[in-house]
Amino acid sequence: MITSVRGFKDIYGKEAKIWKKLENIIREVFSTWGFEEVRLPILEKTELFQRSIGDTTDIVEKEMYTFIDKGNESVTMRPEGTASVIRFINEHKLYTLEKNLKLYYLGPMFRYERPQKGRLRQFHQAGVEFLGDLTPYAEFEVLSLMDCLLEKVGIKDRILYINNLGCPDCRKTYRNSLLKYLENNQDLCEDCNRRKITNPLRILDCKQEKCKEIIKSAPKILDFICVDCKKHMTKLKELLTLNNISYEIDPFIVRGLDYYIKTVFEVHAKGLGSQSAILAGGRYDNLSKDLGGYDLPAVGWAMGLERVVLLLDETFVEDDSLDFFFIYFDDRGEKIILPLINNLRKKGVKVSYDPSKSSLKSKLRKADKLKSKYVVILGDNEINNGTFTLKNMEKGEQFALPLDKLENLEKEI
RNA sequence: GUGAGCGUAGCUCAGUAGGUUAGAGCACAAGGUUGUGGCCCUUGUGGUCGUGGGUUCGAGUCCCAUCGCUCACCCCA
Repeated sequence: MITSVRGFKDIYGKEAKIWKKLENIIREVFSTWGFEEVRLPILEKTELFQRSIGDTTDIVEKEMYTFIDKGNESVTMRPEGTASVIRFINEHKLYTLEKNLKLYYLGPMFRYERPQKGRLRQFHQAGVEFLGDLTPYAEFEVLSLMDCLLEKVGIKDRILYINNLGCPDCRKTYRNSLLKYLENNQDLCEDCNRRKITNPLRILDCKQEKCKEIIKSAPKILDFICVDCKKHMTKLKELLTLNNISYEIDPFIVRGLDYYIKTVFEVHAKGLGSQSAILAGGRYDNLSKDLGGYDLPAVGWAMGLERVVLLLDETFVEDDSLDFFFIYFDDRGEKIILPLINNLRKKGVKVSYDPSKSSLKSKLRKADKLKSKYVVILGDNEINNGTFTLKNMEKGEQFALPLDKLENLEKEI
């Protein structure tokens, strides 16, 4: 038997209904906030991700679905959405200083990782990017949007963690100070020793106990950020507090994508096991320029839809039900019922029937299983009397009505 | 890439120190009322016990390999 590929999943039945509703809420809230959808390709040139996410990040080093296409070009199935958005803006020259761009995307992403709870190889993200604004109002805009969205979806048990990584200048100072501190500590894990050279800030994010211990008393980035960065953060905190959006400062949030500067944040939810981050993002003012495009400041975040779906329970969507189920037993009945069903469906009435030769009892059982509100019975007795039987399944009551009432059956309920 | 746990019916799982034709619940189907659903009762359909090899008179059960799934590490949404 041929099965689906590891880490790739079919979504169907009740779960598909949950996804549909979740996506509807997302689109509605995004649109309310003035964000417009952009539908981006799944395949991009590999270089786009190497240069944006960063060559030494895990995503680029070992998690990308990269292959050489028939034109001998290295292409990659997108592992995230932000790089594509920036590529898109520059390619179509959409940037103007007068106007902020507010874009959103929603779709599948691909990373070659070992699957586990809340982590698949094909997963789905909904993300927003707010471009062209250097001020903390940009962060506030996307974070208040986040808060409203998660509230509407019904994710109650959540915490917003915020940090500031500083601008490139103050980060350099901090980096040196951090390295100096770590020089005197030889007990770091293997990975962290490697990170000293590749990406020292990631050491702050290490989960090893001994590293955590060392990091506890390490210098804090927030003590090193420059006056501008500090002002930026203070203003953002002020805006969040003013609008009742609760948050915690977490000086250890680093993020695994290289393009972030200044503000970074993560939203964690309870009940997800170890993959508790449902949404994360930050500011990436230099990404566009670094990719050879406009100087375009930006803030954005992405939400992992699988993880959000895991938090939703059965009550998020209600069961489908039918308006009418039709029961007949012979050609005389069929000639009346089938054209009628067609007409009702054209009017948007949800109906079904069972053309098999099974018994009335069996057909009623089927109607019950399909949660039909009403059943129309057109058997020998009815046809001989020029009537049909309309049964209310919930109340268990039924009436005989003249056949011509079938024309506008939906008005009888 | 690393580690641990688990693979028995469509689903959730039992299966005792290896011992006849491998079980239950749910789901599905038929009947209990020659035309009335849900609840209940009866009956039925459905399994190469993940796959391959080994030990044994005999393997779902023990051993080895392999594949798959899950969770965790790592990393991330």
